[in-house]
Amino acid sequence: MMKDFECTQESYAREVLREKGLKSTAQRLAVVHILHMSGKSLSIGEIHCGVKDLLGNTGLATIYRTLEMFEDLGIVKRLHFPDGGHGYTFSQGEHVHHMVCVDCRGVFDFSECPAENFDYASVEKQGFRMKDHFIQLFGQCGKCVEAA
Amino acid sequence: MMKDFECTQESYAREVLREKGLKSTAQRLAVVHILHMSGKSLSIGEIHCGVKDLLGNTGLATIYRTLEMFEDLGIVKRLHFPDGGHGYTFSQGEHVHHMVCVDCRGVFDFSECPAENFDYASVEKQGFRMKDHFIQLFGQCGKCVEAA
DNA sequence: TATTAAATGAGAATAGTTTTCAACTAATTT
DNA sequence: AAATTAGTTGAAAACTATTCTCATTTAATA
Repeated sequence: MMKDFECTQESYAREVLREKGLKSTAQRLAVVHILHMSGKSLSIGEIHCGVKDLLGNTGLATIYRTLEMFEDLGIVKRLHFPDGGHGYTFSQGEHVHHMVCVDCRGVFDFSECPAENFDYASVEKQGFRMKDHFIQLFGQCGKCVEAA
Repeated sequence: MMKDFECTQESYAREVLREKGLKSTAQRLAVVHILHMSGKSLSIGEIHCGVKDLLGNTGLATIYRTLEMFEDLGIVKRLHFPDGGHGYTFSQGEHVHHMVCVDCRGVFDFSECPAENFDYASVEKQGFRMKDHFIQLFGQCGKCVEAA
């Protein structure tokens, strides 16, 4: 389906889906494609529009279902904006953090974890069992700084 | 109006409101009271119920308005849960981070910032201008570990 | 190519949030 | 203490976001 020449991201998604016995549908690959191409985080609505541009009519429910599944599979990450909105960005399951431009919502990954050397002893002393952490940096990207 | 004996949190909120020329209504102080008493993060619905218990009928819109305002004023912080839900917790504007129990949604503050010693040079090299960061640790608190 | 389990689209249903506006109230002034 | 006034509230409507249902379609496999 879709295309003959696929980028690594699409192959990666195909592979993850196949391993779980899930289908690589045109809609799912289109979501990957759009997220990958955009270079920034996209809202549900933006993703929906993008998929419709690629495939013609596509149900919004499919986008919701796909993104939820992709998040579980580690194919996308959901970002939380200060205003309560959400953005989605492609991910290959690595432990990366995100620097988000609050103006254009561009996403810039960085793999060094700011909390890498943090001593969790004080936290764990209280019996707390750490599972995960979520770090997001907010600011303005170079372009938006200039434009302002 | 409300109570004769106020805790520091309520006085703090009164003060912040007064400075901005905003009114210290029973509804607003009730929100502070509930957040402070609960010792964990609360959802909008839980806060609404709590305020209704204290004051009798209270509009849900007021809760939304109050929390939005309080967030702007730094009186509450909004937490983002992995499932997309939100929780609110009292704050006095200090720079603290939160450890959140994914089971009971209890919130445990810690003032040491995990990212304190992180070198943002690589980020800033790309022209990114940092404004803020958001860090949240997820896990299970001692009680929920035992209960499981 | 036939089979089958998974996925989709459409729209209804539900949940979450914001807006509007007349009535009300905290804080200030007289 | 009463009058003033600007900010605030409740209620319902309006709007937005998300999930569900089910008949139809499709990817993967045999």
